[in-house]
Amino acid sequence: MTRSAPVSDNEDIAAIDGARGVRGPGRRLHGAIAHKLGMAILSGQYQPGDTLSGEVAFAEELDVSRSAYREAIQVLTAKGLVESRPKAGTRVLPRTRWNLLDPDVLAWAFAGEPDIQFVRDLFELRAIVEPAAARLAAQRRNKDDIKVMKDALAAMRRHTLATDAGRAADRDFHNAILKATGNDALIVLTASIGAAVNWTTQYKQRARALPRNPIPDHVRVFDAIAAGDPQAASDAMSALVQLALEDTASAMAG
Amino acid sequence: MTRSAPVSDNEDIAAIDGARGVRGPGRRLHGAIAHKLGMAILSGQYQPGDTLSGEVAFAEELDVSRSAYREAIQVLTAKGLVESRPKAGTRVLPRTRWNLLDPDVLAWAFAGEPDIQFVRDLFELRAIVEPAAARLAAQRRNKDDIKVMKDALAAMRRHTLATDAGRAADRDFHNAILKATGNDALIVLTASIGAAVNWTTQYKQRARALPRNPIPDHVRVFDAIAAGDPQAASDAMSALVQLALEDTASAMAG
DNA sequence: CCTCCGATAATTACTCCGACATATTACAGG
DNA sequence: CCTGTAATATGTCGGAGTAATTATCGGAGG
Repeated sequence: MTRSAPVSDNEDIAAIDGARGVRGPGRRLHGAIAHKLGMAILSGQYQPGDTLSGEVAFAEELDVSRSAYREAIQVLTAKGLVESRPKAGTRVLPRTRWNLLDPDVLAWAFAGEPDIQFVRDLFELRAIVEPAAARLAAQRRNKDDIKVMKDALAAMRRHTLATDAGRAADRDFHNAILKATGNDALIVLTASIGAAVNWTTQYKQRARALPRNPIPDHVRVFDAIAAGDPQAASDAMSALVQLALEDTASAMAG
Repeated sequence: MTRSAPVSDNEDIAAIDGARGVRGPGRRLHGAIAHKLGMAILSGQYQPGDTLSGEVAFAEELDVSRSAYREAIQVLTAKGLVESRPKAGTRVLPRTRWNLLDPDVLAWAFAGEPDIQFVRDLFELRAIVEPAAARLAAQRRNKDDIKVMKDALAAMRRHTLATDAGRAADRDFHNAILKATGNDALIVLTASIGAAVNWTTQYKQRARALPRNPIPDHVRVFDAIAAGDPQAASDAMSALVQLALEDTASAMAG
């Protein structure tokens, strides 16, 4: 039981808790391990090129069976974070191989202190994709899409972005736009980005009271889409993303 | 009520071969299983909501151990294709939960007859992202980026898109543009899309001889980026994607 | 008699264990 | 420098036991 083993590299990982500590209901053990290791990699605790200690050793450190550990590794492998080879061990892959747009990977990236440069990259991508999505939505939206958007907007007004319900309404609004485009690839992509961006919203809140009322921006986007004006929708969404970027930037800088 | 009889749905999967048939070196068993099941799901053989037969049964059908089968399932779970719960079994998730931009998922989607609508969606996304990427590349490229692009262009000219080397050069060209943007999120995204789009290139080849010389389009993009003209780069790339779409559409229609 | 709710039971995935097989690297010998 | 051999870590296997969720059944209340 006494693990007086001299392993030093992974000690800190296991030290946090038994690895089964953060295991809520519906959360499997291997999922918790993957979560922990994923965050450790994304946070830079393990860097590309580093090789993890062997299966048996690491599994024992985490106090889990080898099966559970292996299944967790398969998850990380599926997301491009690590690669395992016989005799060579399990190594962290270079960043370019990581599926940075995977929802879980994004969540892990934003679990700790997110890399500022990566946040900028994400906003840049959002600034490219979302206006185009709004343009398509203005061309293709139907009555039902408009109704969902209107309801979400009303909910945003009722609660604010300071509440969970308000942020949920914000997500609903953007999701409705995506659904209106009818483009599955666009939906999957922007849903991930949106989720990631919403993590930053909490940052904004934490820094200080919301510096701006986001409702008018959203209303302009809605009006343009409802009116079926692609150019106006694109412009309005472009402005919205730009303002969100500025807010986030100032919050992170402060 | 109880399905005491062996589920016949999965029979065909195992029937193709022992599931270990397509297992080259460097390709683990669970990877092969994930590959096979992933293609089965993406091809619609298993539809959202369907529930796979139990671990023991399915693993025995595939003639593999439960460990290997489970690890494969973890991979699919990590990519959002399925979800396993005790007592409920393993079910295929709705399409909206799939990580359609995951490189493996894309590969599976294009392994069989790709869904035409999805190809259109992908091209639409590409038409949004790639011109924007070209615009950024024109603003941020350095000497080295230009050199790589020029070399790739020369290689494309030497070999044609009919050869593997030529297609590799095409990928290099586009990758160089992405790298020049310096945006990691953009790189990951478009690398996936580009790979998927290249599968369609083989379709074009299969249908008939390449109907158009793609070099001039690429040259225009290169010149604009090298000259540092964002608008021209965006326009040229936009035209390139548009032409590629038309070629692919006509090839798939014929 | 019907509806709703709670305790119970059955089924399924989840976890653990120990052994063996395989692939890859590293080293020694030619 | 090349080749063959040995060491080692991952890969695969089969079984046993645990935990969790769903479905069923029974009783209380309408």
